[in-house]
Amino acid sequence: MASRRPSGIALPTIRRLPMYASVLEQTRQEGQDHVSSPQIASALGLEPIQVRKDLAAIGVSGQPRVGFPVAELLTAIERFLGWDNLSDAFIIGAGHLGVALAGYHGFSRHGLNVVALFDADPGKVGTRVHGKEILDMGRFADLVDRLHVHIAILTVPDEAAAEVVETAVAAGIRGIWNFTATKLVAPEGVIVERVDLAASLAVLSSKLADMSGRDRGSG
Amino acid sequence: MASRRPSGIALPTIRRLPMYASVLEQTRQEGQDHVSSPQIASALGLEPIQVRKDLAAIGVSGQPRVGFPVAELLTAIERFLGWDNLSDAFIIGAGHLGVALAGYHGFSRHGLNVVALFDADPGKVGTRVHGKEILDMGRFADLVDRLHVHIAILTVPDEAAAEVVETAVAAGIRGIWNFTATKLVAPEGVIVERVDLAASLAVLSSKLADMSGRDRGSG
DNA sequence: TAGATTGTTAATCGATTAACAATC
DNA sequence: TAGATTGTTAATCGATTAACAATC
Repeated sequence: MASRRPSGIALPTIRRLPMYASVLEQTRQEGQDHVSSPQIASALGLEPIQVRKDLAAIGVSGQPRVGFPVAELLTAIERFLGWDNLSDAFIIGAGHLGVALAGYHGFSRHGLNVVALFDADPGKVGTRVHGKEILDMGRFADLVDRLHVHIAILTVPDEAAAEVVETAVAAGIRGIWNFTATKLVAPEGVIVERVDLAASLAVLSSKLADMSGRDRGSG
Repeated sequence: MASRRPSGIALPTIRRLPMYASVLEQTRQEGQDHVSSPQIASALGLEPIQVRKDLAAIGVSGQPRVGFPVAELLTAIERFLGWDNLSDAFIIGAGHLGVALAGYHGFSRHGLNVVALFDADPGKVGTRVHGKEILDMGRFADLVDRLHVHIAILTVPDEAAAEVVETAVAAGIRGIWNFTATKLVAPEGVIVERVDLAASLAVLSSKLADMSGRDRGSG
């Protein structure tokens, strides 16, 4: 049903790329100019063969006995993930989560530049957090257009999510990073990527329950 | 390498359970007492057969022509995910993200009760956020023991993560919900579940790049 | 050279999807 | 009854892992 990945790289591989980048930065800092797949694998708890497959996918090859060139690999990953040039983004929803994300400096190293926050609450509008202005949601469409922003980070209350998405899409937003608990519907051509806390918590709870003997307490 | 899931339910299924719960709550609110797999599937953009497989996994069966019993299904999912009895948790790191999570009321519906926050910054210790106290990290081990808390939510700066995990594990924490960008090492028997924002952002960026023609701009 | 590591080709594994008889 | 839906059994699909020749 989902169309084949145009980039030809599998999503599981793409999700692992930031981990490789992190290990490679460490490696570089240690002054190593090459690193082997067993080294990377052990640092991340993966199998060497999986590392080799992933690195092959982004088009960097290694040398037998020597490993992979650290700098070249890092550049290739950063380039692939778009970390080498910043994309502007608006945060919609200046609640605690929105403010937290606005203050996260790590995003700039990941190609994301938060330009401003938007909120519907007049009490918040006009104030600043982390040096960024909180603007009235009424001005969103205009500013998306004038500043050519393509990415929205959604941190509004769940009930507001559906309506806000409509506004965002109508304004020309092409990618939505969805932090709400709501499954969003978006038209063809608009990418929605969700950070699903409930799913993550479900995995944690389930593993904990398995660990301590699921349901031991009751019955 | 990973041991077989003791609960016998595949992780992808577990990750979808909260979505089913959400749809079922809606359905119940609409007064329907049964719901079919095609109904659920269309609400979530899944295939009916996948819904049936998932629901079979948690042990609820439906009726041909009628569908699945909404209330029973909801109860089964909530029970499986532990939403029916609260587990206490400590948040470690009272920065913006920690405070944001402390203020998220949805967790209580997901079986998680945030008892308090911990921070190493004396300027924060003693204050309250969302009605919850911020305590000195020095008191962590003692309070884990006295209050029998088993879950820690990790929202410290990345550099601090490794050390804090050691402290937490030594104190008796059994499950860590890791919001840092750090891959954590924990001993056998301690569950670490990571909310990997970098991976999620990588997927969004990559899909956006595919959409607009990867690398069209340069070269 | 000897031997560690790469990269290719094949095998395995697990999840998703399809087909269809059973059922109400 | 007619027909929508379930649940089982089989097929497909994609990702991970294994085996091993090639290489430096």
